[in-house]
Amino acid sequence: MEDRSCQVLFPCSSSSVDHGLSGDQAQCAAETNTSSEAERHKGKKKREREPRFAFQTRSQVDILDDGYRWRKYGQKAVKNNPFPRSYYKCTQEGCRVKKQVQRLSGDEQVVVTTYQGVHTHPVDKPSDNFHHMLTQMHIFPPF
DNA sequence: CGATTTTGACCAGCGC
DNA sequence: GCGCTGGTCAAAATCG
Repeated sequence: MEDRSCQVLFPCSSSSVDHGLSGDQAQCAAETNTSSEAERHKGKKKREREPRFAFQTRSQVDILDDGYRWRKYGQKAVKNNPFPRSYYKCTQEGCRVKKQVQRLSGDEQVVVTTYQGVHTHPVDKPSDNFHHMLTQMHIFPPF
């Protein structure tokens, strides 16, 4: 299904690209965005800081099979990106993990996958090195 | 028949 | 206050 040539370029690090990668940068910026969050930390519902993990892979298919079941719940086109961004949700009951997938503008071979939340259940499909790689890369930045 | 995808509309947050 | 962008939901359509 998916290519095994999925190589991680870099985790959610500081993107130095201003134009063309506004989407990716926006994701990272949202995590470090403290101005609005710190301002609203009182009164309303507190926004739980769900860990975000973004990485890029080189694959010909948008949907990377990580062993989990995902249900697509939306698709929006981002600015400066000819390719639309897809929104997926884990179908596991109780597992409110979300995932976003989008391609890089200009480089359709590069797919940016952003995971939001943590899986509380094991993989539904074993024997998958991809998931193993993800688990190994479970990074939770101190935001 | 059920689960999932698809597309449009709606809403919220931020910038100006 | 309005407009823009991004994110989510919902109903219909489609696939298996």
